[in-house]
Amino acid sequence: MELKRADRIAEALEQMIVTGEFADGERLDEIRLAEMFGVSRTPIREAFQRLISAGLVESRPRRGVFVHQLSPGELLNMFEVMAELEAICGRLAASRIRDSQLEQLREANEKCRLSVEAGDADAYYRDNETFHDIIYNATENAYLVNTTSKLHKRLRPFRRVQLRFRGRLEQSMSEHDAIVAALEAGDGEKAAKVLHEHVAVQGEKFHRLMSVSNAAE
Amino acid sequence: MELKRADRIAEALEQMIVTGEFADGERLDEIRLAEMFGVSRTPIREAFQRLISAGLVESRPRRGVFVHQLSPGELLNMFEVMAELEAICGRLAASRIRDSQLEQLREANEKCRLSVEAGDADAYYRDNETFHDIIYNATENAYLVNTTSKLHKRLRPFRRVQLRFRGRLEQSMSEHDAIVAALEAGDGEKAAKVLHEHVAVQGEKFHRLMSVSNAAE
DNA sequence: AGTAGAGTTCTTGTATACAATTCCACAGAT
DNA sequence: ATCTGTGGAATTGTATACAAGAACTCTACT
Repeated sequence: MELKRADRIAEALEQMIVTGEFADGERLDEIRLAEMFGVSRTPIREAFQRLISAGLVESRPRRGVFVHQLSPGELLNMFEVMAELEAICGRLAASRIRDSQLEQLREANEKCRLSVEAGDADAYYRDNETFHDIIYNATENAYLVNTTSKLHKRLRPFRRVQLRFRGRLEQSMSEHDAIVAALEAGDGEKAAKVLHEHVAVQGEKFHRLMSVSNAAE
Repeated sequence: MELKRADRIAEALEQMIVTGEFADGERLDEIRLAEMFGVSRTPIREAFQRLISAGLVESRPRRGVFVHQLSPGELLNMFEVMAELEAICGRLAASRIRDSQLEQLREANEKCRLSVEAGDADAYYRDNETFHDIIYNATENAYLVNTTSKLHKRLRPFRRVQLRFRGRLEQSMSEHDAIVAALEAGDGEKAAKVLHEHVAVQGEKFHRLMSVSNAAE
């Protein structure tokens, strides 16, 4: 399945929006972007549709599309939903996970541990993603995997920040151990509880960070 | 916010797909549809993007878009997620719902009761939607409301079928009463449990119906 | 000076023209 | 008879041309 031109453009624009290259409410100029990417307006407009459905921009008819940067309130909402989704995944995974997946999970967790011991936040970040992906997939519910992964991806840039809190890596690691234990024991409620906490604390840390930096301005 | 031509076309196509006017895997012919709607290919292609992101069709590059009818397995997955989302809404709503919203909820519930007593499944269906919408909104989490509403809408055609089971209306009604009671008491866990069951049973009934009708073919 | 209004300019939405790739049929070879 | 390859037809993807609506400016009037 090859990519279309419009796909690459959509990805590029998404990256630019997420990295804050555009301010909130800024209008995306079709002609300017078309020149920038060396294409006509058509692929640009197609890419816009993608961004609209991803919630990264808003379209006002006959006005144009405007970037929509997430407000602290929206982020809090999304982290709240993320925590619930992770909890659901944990509950379902506990009763459906296969031995082979449990093995993969333990491996991923050990990789995380090594990254923590090395103090490598970036590596931990990557290994942490595979850890959670394994749990998602263990739910045997493709729709849930898709929903959860999409939100996970959207929150990625904000999740990253809070890993820099002092001691957060170690705390996160011990939560991981509790998650693995709950899944091994087939204890869905426990897995749900720990995973919920695991994500909710990220949202809280992030929110704290936001209010501090806002207050500083 | 006026509608574009492409918006109306997307809605029309969505309706046609949902009502089974197109078979699973059927290719949507841009030119034929353009003629049918009396427009050029451009708005059709724009509408396609909408359908793609809604998961109603799949795009294979340089091949076209193909309708994706939900399989029983996918529906089961979606009902499972729907049950969880409703449970979350219930849990959050229990601690956040305002008195005015509780009052609206009781009103909506009484309307449901009247519809049941009148044996009017269609009216019940509508009143049931407002009942659930009130709960969604009581979560004070716009992102959750959006997510839940979208899935609710997608499952609408399938939800409707199972209301025709004998005694389902009355059972559904007594579940509603339990939900209202839990929310009045501020008991989040109870509300979550009842709502989860309320939706899960719909999925089961629907699934039973599907396997029966499949076996009959 | 400020505001309302008309005309111009700019931008979006749609149609059409063109390019590039895939599909299909038919012919020839093994 | 089946398979492979080539050529044409059809279809998607992209560019450009055109239409319609929004924003802006400049003027005239209170």
